[in-house]
Amino acid sequence: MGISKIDKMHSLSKNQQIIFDLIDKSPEPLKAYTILFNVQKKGIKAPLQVYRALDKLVEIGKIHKIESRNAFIACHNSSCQVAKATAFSICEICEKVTEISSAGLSKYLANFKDKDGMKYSKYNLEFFGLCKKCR
Amino acid sequence: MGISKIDKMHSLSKNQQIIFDLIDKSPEPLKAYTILFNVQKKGIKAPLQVYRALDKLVEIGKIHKIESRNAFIACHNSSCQVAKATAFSICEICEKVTEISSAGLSKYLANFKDKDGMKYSKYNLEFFGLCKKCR
DNA sequence: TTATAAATGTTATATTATTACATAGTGTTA
DNA sequence: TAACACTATGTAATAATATAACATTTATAA
Repeated sequence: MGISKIDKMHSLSKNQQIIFDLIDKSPEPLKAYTILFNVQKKGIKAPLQVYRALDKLVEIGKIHKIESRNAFIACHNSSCQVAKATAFSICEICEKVTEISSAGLSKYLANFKDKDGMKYSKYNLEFFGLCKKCR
Repeated sequence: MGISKIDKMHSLSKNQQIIFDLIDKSPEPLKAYTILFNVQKKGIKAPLQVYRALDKLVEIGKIHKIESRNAFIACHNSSCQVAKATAFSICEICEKVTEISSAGLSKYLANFKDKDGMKYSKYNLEFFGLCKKCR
């Protein structure tokens, strides 16, 4: 039995795998040039190689970009299902970032309509505050 | 009768006023270097002068940063009340950005608690989709 | 008025991201 | 398998975004 289409869709190329592994192991969001520095020993030498892999990984939902921090975190929300509906909490002291998985929240936002009755195909929500440790 | 304390709090310095006026008149979010280019005739010559004014304007809620676009928009939500609770819709084709003012949404998010029962002091939400024109 | 905080001016530099072009691998299908 | 389309890679250069460091000036409040 071969590789199913759905598996293929999620199979990563060499550079994508290297960069995903690094992000996935990291306890904190990683910035592009931090990633670059850390994968140079694996042969990835140029920013563009990193950004291309990051773009793809974001596109397929394996990672998310924390927009307010220009940093990337692995998806921990039933892997890849929510690339288009992301929510995070960010501690303003220690910078700890956690992906929020709340059925209520995602339902509320997925169904949110603006004044014109318009629904949206995608959203990103970033909450800020102090984490347990920092309070 | 002098300037009241609350007015003072919202009074802008020269550079802040120049930059706020530009952003406020603009129908679309402006990027820092677009702003710089447009205020050079008014004597603001360096990026840092722009960024300092932007930081302050964001802090006092006169403008908001659209994080996913690195661009700035004037607050149109009962001026400055919601610096810490922002929501926008962004058209992925024409890049039109609109500040969302929905009592329901802001109430829901202000009261949102995560799994640990934690509430947050601040949030930013960006919705993506196609605006009326672009559909 | 004098101390304090806020804002400004200026140069240099750090950080984040893309353009442009050439090459190589992968999957599909005729 | 050959031809094609598509995805990914490699490399150099550069564009776009943002901050550090230091000197000076202006505004505010005690």
